Amino acid sequence: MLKHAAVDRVFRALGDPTRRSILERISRRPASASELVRPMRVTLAAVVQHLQVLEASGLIRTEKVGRVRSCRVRPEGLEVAERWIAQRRAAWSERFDRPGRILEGRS
Amino acid sequence: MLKHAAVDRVFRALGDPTRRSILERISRRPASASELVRPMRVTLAAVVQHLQVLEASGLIRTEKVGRVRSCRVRPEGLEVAERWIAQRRAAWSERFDRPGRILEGRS
DNA sequence: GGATTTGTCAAGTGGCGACTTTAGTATCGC
DNA sequence: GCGATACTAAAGTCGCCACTTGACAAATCC
Repeated sequence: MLKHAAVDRVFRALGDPTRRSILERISRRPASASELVRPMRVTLAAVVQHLQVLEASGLIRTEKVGRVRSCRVRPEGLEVAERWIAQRRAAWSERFDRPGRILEGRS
Repeated sequence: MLKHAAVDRVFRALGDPTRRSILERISRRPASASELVRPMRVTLAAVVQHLQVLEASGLIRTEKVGRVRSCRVRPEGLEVAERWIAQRRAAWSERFDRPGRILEGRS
């Protein structure tokens, strides 16, 4: 059923380049917050804030062991986005695939 | 190759609920700006601004005929998002599908 | 032609979001 | 224990973004 707010969080999360680059990084392999900062030119604090956004959106999962917080991708998180897109495609193609109905016109 | 800025524009565009509802509406059938305002509780000016964002991101195509600007979905626009997601999935599953390599560790 | 509909343009407002700095807390290595 | 590492929490700054208002332009309708 695709909850409005969930879709919102996911797409908003994906709308930031820093967050996407975090996702790109940890979809290859999990990483800690400080490992993630290294190649970037933002503060650790900024990265942690991004991690919070990503986790709230369901796109990543983090776990603190000892003093290090390790972050890994949550592949199911992307399904929210994928499903929304799939629904748009479905609605769009429905206009053409309907036998016995004319393209234009209502319904 | 998925240009950084293009991905940005698409996901940012999708990150707004009003814009998504515009997309949902016109993926069923094209509509004019004023038709789009009707069910919403924002100004026409706001809707037009959203349309500009959507068009700049490649998600819709608009065409002005007479005094009415009609908006239709541009299905290729979504491919940018789909490809980015697909690449994440690919990178993620690569960690497991690789025969002869151990899960953890570098490379 | 005159009123209405449909959209455009420009400017202003308010809030949120990305980021920083500063200060503090736990954990690890020696 | 001590220093360094790895975060956490709180506060402040700044710019952008969604939205409004108001004035204007151009089709369309009668």
